[in-house]
Amino acid sequence: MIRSEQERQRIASMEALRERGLDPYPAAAFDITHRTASLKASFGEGQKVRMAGRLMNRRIMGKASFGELKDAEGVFQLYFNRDELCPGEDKGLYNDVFKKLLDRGDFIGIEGETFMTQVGEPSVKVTALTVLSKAIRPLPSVKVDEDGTVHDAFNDPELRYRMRYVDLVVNPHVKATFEARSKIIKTIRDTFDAEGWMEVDTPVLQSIPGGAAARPFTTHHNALDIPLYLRIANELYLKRLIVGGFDGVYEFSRNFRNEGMDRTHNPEFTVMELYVAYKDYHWMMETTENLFGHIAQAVHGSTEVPLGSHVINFAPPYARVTMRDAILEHAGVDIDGLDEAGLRAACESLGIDTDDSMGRGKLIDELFGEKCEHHYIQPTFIMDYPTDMSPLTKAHRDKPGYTERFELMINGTEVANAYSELNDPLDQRARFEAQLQLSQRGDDEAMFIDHDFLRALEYGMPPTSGIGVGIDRLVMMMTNQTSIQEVLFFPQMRPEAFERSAGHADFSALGVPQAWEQHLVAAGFSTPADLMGAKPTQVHQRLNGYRKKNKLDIPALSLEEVTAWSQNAESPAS
RNA sequence: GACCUGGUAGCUCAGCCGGUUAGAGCAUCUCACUUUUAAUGAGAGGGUCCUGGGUUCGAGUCCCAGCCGGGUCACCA
Repeated sequence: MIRSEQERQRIASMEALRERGLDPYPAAAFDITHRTASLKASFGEGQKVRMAGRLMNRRIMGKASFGELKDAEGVFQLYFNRDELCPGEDKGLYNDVFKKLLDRGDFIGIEGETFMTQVGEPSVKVTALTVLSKAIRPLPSVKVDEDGTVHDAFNDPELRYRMRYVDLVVNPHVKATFEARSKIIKTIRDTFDAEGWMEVDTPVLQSIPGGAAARPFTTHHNALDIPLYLRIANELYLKRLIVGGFDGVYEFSRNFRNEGMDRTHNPEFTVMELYVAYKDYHWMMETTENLFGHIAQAVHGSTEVPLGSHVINFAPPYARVTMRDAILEHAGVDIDGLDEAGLRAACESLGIDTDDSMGRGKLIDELFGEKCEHHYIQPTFIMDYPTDMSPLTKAHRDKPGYTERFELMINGTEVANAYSELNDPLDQRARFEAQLQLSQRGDDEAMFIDHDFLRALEYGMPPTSGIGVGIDRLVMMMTNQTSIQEVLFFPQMRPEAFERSAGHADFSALGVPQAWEQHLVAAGFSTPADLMGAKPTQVHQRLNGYRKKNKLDIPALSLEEVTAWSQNAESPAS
């Protein structure tokens, strides 16, 4: 493969370390006594410490040097003094290993003693140095000046997402976002566990992709010879567990939907679903607002969270607005008195495109999405959705045509979706059949019928309230990010095209000398076919040009040799 | 899927109306330097200008196609 100049230098340094008897990748554990940030927090002079991390940002000044040790917590300044690091006659560890053979980004282990420099920077005077892992590629050289301005930031989104490991090393704010994500999930888990609800695992591979309406990813099980789908939701499985007798179950469910990708959608995403028996959606609203208040406190130490140009106040209680009132207020339409034709006319008059596959529920959803959704910046529960857009939700206790469902809107986006769960098995069967009709009408996202789920309901499910919280979107809101890619370690990307190098035998079969094989790919001939596709004179010139440019210490090729390769290809040696 | 926009050194970016050997800062290498912190001073090396065609005496620059991103919109219970 093609190595940059800096990479070649680092590989040479690695080999030089070996020649000195220093293993650049030692196997032994390196036990530490301190980490950077906590040492800084409890700093006192004269402490003996053993630490490990990446060597960053070296400043060499002759017989003394400064550098930074970067570990999982942060950075801490190291002071290397030639005569303290090498008290004897041999100054090689400082002059050669530290100054010449180590590079920015290498992992080292050090022993030393804490002290304060003249300018007041807590530091460790290093008395022993161990190479722990040599880095072959140079990290981007991000620097921050006195004013906090970042110079040469590593900020190309493509490179950052494709090489998140580099992003995390050089961009502390990126690391902080993912630490917040972890804290959010832990807060939810701790809160639910304290209530006695049980974390469960349900199938990711499902033969019926139920619980939501979306296009699934399809795969195939060879032994059973059946199609299987990656789950689009886990809802129906958690309800089966409520039937089975658990009072409260929850799961952080990685869901997969084979749809578009953008700032708020990734093909795989995480939803936390919770189901609690003997509760209704009013109870769930209180539970949700209390939970979100706790999460904001855990992440920010406050219920006020900055988000773009707004400050979101997560302190309960949140406003509760019915779907009907929301549309009445922002679109001036009273959905109560309108049938499907009336709604379609109302949508058209407001400039909302409709088509014949849209039923009453879908039309109301369009009205809300177009005219209302973006108004709800502060956390707001939108309640009581029409029956035909909520096939898994219990009918409203006193409003015919509506269900006991709410969505939590924050910053104009849906963050959670919850119901008083439908537990009437005959009603559920009728709702599924209505979905089937929608699907026949052309709505390709209407739900499949899950007969085993219906059977479970027929055995009896207690009244239950359930919620799904979009964890990725919640993390975006809690960390002031506008893109889902910023809260996923490895967002989906089109696969990167790496140059495929041919196997060793492929080129040698043509009679290419061993010394040349490793250079063919670098010179632009990835495969034997590439080599044969070019004229021998062209190959000859390109390879010898490459040899000269890279000062290769191997004999130049003659045109006869190169011509012979093509002949070998045409009539392979027996 | 449509439109807009970008791809030049390890990183961040300049590069004019198409014209000599493609530049800068940081990073790297060499030398100097024992409390610096965007260390400093002197010098050097480093390029498939995303790929492939085309126009031209001449293309990083113009045109076409493609690849890979980003943005806006559409789609998305």
